[in-house]
Amino acid sequence: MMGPMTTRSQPMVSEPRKALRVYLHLKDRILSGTLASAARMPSEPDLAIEHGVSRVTIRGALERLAEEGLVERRPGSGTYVRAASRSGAIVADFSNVFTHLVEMGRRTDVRLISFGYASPTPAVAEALGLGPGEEVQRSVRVRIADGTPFSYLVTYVPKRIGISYSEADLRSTPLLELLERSGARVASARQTVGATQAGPEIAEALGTETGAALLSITRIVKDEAGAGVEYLYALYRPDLYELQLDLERTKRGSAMRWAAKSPVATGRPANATEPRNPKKTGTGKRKTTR
Amino acid sequence: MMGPMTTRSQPMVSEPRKALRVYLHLKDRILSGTLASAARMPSEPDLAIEHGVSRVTIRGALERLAEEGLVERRPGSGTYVRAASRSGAIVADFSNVFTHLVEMGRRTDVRLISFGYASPTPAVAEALGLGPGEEVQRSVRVRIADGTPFSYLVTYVPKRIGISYSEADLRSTPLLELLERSGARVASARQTVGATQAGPEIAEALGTETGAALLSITRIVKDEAGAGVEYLYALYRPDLYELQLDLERTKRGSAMRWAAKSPVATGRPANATEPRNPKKTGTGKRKTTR
DNA sequence: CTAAGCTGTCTGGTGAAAAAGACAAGATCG
DNA sequence: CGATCTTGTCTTTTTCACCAGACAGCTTAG
Repeated sequence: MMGPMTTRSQPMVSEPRKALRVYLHLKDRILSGTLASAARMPSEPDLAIEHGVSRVTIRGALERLAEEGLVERRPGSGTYVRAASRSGAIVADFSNVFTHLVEMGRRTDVRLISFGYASPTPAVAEALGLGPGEEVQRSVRVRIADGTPFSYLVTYVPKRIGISYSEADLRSTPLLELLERSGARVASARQTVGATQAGPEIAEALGTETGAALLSITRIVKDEAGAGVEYLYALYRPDLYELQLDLERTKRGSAMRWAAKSPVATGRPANATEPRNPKKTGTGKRKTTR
Repeated sequence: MMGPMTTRSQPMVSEPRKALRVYLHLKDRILSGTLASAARMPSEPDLAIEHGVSRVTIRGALERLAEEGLVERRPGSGTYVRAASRSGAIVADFSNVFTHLVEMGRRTDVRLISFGYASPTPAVAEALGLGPGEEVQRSVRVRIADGTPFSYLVTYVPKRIGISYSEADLRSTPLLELLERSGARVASARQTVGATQAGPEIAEALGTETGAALLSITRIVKDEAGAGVEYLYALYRPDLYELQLDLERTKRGSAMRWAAKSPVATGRPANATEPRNPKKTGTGKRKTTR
C-alpha cells in the first residue's frame, strides 16, 4: 500500500526538445492559417536554416505533424499542408453533461484502475463539506470509446454514500446513476474547467505522451440540502473529447444577457473516421535499426 | 507578409527531460491526493531510487514544484507538501462570458500584436459562412491583468464588418462592443472548449514555457439572420484563468435535465495574492551563479 | 532526356543533460 | 550532546540528443 513498485526501467526513447519546439511552431502556423493550406511547405533544409536547427530535428517535427494528419509528406516532392479536418472527437454539450454522461456510460467501456477508502485531501474535504475524521471513497477510472481511452476520472464520494454500491457496480454503471440509486438527491453542481500537462502514468493510461495537454474538469455535486455528494477530477484528451456550449441572447433590452441554449444532444461516440494516430510508441520514432 | 524573418538564434537554456517527467508525476500525485498533504515527501535519495534517476534530476523537479508553491523545501529537514491553495485565477462564468468579457475589457490591458486583412482559412470561412472570395479581418491580441498576460486571442471578422472600426478601437474596446456598435445584431454563439500545448511564440506572449498546457476556446458568433459575425480562437493560461459553470437540476420528474444557473458574476480580476510565480526565466531555473 | 530539388537514410563528431559520488551545513531525535 | 537524518553544492564521468554532411531514390521542371 504505497509504492506500487513500478520501477520505471523502460528503455525510454526520450523526447526531443528542439523538435518539440519546431513541431509546436509549425502546428500553430498551420492551424492559424499563417501557412496556407494545401500549399507546399518550405523544404527541410530551408526550415532547418530558418529555425537554426539541423535537418534531423526538422524531420522529427514533420514526422509528428504527418502522424497527426496535419501535413502530408511526398518523397521527392515536398511536404504539403492538409486542412485540419477537425473531427473524430466526442462532443459533449456543456449544459447537458450529466444526461450525456449517462448516455455515454452505456456506449463506452470503463476500466477501473483504483478503488478504496481513505482520508480526503483538504481541498476535497472542504468542497464536500466533510467533517474532520470523515473518510471518502476514492476511485480512478478510465473511460474508453472505440478502444481508445479518452478520459481519466478521479472521484471522491463520502464513505456513507459510497458503501451503498460495490466495486463491480462502478465498473458497469455511471457513478451518477449509482448515487441516485443510493438515495442521494442530486440537486446542483459546480464545474470548473482548466488544462494541465499529462503526467507519466496518466499519459500512459490515456495513450498520449507525457507532457501532452489535457482538458481538466473539476466538478462538485451537491444534494438538495447542500451537502457534498461527489467530487470529480476529470482529465480529457482534447483530440477525442470537446466541451461545447451554445448560447443565445435573451431579448432583454440593453441588458446584454446570455443564456445556455437547450440541450442539443450533439454527443455521439461515433466511429470516428480519423487519421487514427498510431500512438507514437512512447514518443519515439527512432528506428533503432542499429 | 510571409516569413517574418525571425531567426530564432537564442542560446536556449534547453529543458530537462527526465526532470520534467518526475515533476509531472509528483504534481499529479500531489493534486490527486495520493501524496498526503502537509506531510513530508520521501527524501531526495529515496525519490532518486524510486524513479531510477539521479538526485540532481530529482532536485530539478522539486525546485520546480517549489517555484509553483506546491511544496516547501526546508534545508536539513525535508520537502513538505503544501495544499494547492487554488486561487489567484480569474474565474469566468461560462454562461455569462460576454458580459464578463465586457466588464473585463475595462479592467485589463490589451496588447495588439497583429492586425490586418487576409483570406480566411477554410475552417474559418465555413464557420462564418463566407463566400469564396470574401476576406476577413484578422487580429491577434493579448490580454493582460495585473501586468501578467493571461490570454491570447485570435479573431476573424468579415471584412465588411471589420472596416467599421479602427485598429485603435480594437486596442481600447472589447471586440463585441465594437461589433454591436457597428450595427451587427449578435444573437447566438457556439463555444467549443479544448486544450493545447503552447507554441514558442504564444508561450512567449503569455509568459509561459513552450509546451505548457493552455485552455483553448473556439467561439463562433452569429447574428439574427444566422450570418457569421466573429470567429474567435482563444488560448488561456489555466493558472490565471478558469471557466466555471454552475448547474441546477430542473425539477422535471425523471427527465434528469440540467440547466445553467443564473449568472453569478464571480469574475474579479482581483489583486491575486498568490505565490506569484517568478516566471521561470524562459524555463530554466539553473542558478547560473558561477 | 537531363538537371535540379525534394524526401529518406545513413555516417561520425560534439556538447549538454544526466549520473555518480563526495562533502558541508542545518534539523531532528535519542 | 552526538548520531543520523535531511537539503544544498560542488566535483568528474557517462550518455545521448543534436549537428554536420554525404548519398540514394524519387519527382518535377526545363
